[in-house]
Amino acid sequence: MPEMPKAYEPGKAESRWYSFWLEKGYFTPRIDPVRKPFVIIMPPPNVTGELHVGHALTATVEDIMVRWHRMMGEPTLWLPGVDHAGIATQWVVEQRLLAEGTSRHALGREKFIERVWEWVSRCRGTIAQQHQRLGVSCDWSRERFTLDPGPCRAVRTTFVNLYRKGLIYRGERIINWCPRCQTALSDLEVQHKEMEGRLYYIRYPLVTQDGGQFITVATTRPETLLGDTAVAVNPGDGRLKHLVGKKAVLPVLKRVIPVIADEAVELSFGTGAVKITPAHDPVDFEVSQRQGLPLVNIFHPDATMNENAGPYQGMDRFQCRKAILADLEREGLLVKTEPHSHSVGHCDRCGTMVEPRVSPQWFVRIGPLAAKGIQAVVDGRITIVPERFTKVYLNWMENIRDWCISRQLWWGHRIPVWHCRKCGKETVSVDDPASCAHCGSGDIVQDSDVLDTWFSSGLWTHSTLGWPDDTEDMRYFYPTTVMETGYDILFFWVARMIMLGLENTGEAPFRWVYLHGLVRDEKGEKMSKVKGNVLNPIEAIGTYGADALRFALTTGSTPGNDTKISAQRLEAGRNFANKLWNAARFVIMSLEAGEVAPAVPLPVEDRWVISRLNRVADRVGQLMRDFQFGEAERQVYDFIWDEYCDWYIEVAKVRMRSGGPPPLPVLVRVLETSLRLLHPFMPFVTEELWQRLPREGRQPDSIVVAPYPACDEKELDTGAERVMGTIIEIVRSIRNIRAQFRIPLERWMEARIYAAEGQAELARHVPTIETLARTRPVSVFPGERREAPDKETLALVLPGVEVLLPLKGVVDLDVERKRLADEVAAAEKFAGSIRSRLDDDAFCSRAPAEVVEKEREKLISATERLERLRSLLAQLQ
RNA sequence: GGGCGGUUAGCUCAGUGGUUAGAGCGCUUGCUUCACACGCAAGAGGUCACUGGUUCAAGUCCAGUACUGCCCACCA
Repeated sequence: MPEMPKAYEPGKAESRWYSFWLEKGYFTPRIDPVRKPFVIIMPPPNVTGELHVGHALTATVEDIMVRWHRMMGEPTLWLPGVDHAGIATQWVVEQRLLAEGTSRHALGREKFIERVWEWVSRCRGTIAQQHQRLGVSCDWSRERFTLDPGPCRAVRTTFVNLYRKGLIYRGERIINWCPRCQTALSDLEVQHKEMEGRLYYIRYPLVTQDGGQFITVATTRPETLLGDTAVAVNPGDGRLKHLVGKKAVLPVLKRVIPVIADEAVELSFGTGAVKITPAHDPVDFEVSQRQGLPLVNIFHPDATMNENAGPYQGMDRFQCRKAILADLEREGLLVKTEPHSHSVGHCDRCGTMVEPRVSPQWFVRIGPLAAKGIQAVVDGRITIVPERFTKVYLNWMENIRDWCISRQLWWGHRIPVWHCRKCGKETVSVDDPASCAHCGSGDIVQDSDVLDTWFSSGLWTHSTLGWPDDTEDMRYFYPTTVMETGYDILFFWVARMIMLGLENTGEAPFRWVYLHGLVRDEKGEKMSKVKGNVLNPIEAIGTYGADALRFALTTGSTPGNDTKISAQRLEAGRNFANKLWNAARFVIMSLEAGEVAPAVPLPVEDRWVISRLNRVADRVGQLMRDFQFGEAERQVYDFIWDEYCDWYIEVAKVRMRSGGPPPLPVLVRVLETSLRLLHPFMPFVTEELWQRLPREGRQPDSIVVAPYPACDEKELDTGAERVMGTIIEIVRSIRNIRAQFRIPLERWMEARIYAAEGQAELARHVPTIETLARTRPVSVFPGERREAPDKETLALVLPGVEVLLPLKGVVDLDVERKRLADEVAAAEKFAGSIRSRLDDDAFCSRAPAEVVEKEREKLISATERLERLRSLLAQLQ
């Protein structure tokens, strides 16, 4: 074993042990038909660049679960992968082409796709490498990419099945269109932003015999009037309903359009009359469907005005608005404008203002799928953690609308539909067809659109395991156990996995959905490259170590809540790893010199630390089962630092120096168990230290596959906990006095301890108390205090114990009386509150017996201590 | 417009009905004590946002209020 430096050096340990784990193949589960596996399919990061700290959180939380289950002996599969991320990746590569002074159109579809593949292969490598730096224990032998042949076939199979069931259709519908990306977007891919705009009141002349009459509409988008095909009023509008059936003249274009009645019009907004632009507004589109109105598309795909825009043809939509407003003003048709704030859709990916537009697209008829997805959660086949997201999920599913799945992109899964040039019909097929299925013509051409990225992601739980084939993986690992991801993609991804998983396999794709929060900066703001507040996980690992990053991301956080990360938290993680390192260093160095025969019988502090260890193991197990990983981690932290390091090691030192019973076997045993408890959270430092500890021959050769500690009830020892508690109290109180009276460490104090019970145990700990409290000599007497305090002696009243400290020249009787009087007052208040509770019949009769009993015991000890405090105070008068 | 969070120590956050509310960081004081100054010891610091209710018992459950953040929604 190499030397142990004073500080833990994470870098070396991390690369060494990760390679070791890979070599040993621990992350590849062995299929064992008699055992139920634990399975997580990793949310595939997009191949758009490097991992960010959100990925690090995802990976850490999943690794905690996976390592825990693996240590519990379950066949554990964590399957990694990456997502082709159609629009996002295409955008990234387009930006790079732009920087090179070229474009995808200049390259052409085929060359462009080649360029994206080049980018992807580099990116995949980076992502895998970065995941490994974090210590993820996933099965790299099963890594998948959404465009791998298997997943591709899953996509096509799903499409074909849904198509044959009538659940996929193509139609001319209004969709969100990004003029920059030049593709349709689903409703989810549109970001709504509240914007300060204006409401324009425009007069449309009515066609009447005498002329000079108008109907005034209010609109935020005057330029779209070029596409108007009606003006609508509410059928119940007394002010305006006499106009229904009349004709209006569209300004500028002079097109004559009808005035119609439709329920969609609000009475209280604007003028009560609405211009209807069916091709460019979702509500207007629905009105047009109801009323049989024609559609007029006024935009090119890039949102410049097309031939239907008459004089404005060629302008972009913003120029057009200005021009139209000027023209309306000149014609006296612009009545007024007023400020108006409303929300405007923007492309989730590139931020361009979305243009609603009617165009032919492919849709999933989602209703029947959603109904099953709702049922699976309602009847408990799937449980969402934290629970509050259940309602969010159900609410969204209940109001879901058909999903537009076609994208006018080049990068992605081509839609498996071939159009026949001869008969015009569609051939839908998993394998590329040679001829039209209807007329047999060879003159067929594949649909040029690709599928929404989330269509393939939605199959991820089973496409990664071999579906649609009946593979061994599929049979054994499906359905999976936990889907762990951020709450921000509950709709995008989780809901669709549930629907498509149920549809394809008939089973819920996972038992649990665990949602984590977002990682924010120290000010609580979302991290973004623009703001420059991103924390690069790899840099953080370089500075603080992977375990420190994992600690900072997960400790003290709760499911579904956002977490903040800062240098301070990273430091806390690093400090903890270092603390553990040094505790182990002490144990290991002691082993080199020390004796390893166990003490018989075990001294009280040994039984105490073992008892506490078991309690922590018990509590941690419960918390892990409840997905409370942050709290579980904190429990282990507290035990190691406060109880093991600050007390047990210190007591052990005393024993080693004074030749007391050898503490080494317990020292080693508790450390070894603590390392196993901590391993899922901080895998590297625990493995590094575990490997350095002596092990009996039959243990596994890595902590990765060592058993996770469980509570052994036989080792719980409340008696030892009580005695050790008293010792800790005595030492603390004496140290307190020393600090309070500024007694230098060089000056030793005598201590006389009177113990009403447990005197024999305390007497055995005289050397411990002497060393830890810097007191000498310490004598322990049985029973009540038999000496009166004076101005030379200070008395401490503890539960069941009194400590007398002869302190010549430091005790000020007035100060001492005041101190005691304060203590008496506090003790009276405390005892009083318990007594009044016990005097309450309602409490005694209604509270559970053990709670009442606990209160009685508390009252007895509180009263007893109060009396001793009072008598002490009396003796000082 | 609807929904969901948050409000606990100076800061960032835990706290899963049981009564003297915790941690990390920061602060004060004292320590280079032979595992660790990335440390040790001692301490200060909280009407748990507010109002009402349920309960023997409320930081914890319920209702409302205020502030704050987020999500959803066809706000011409």
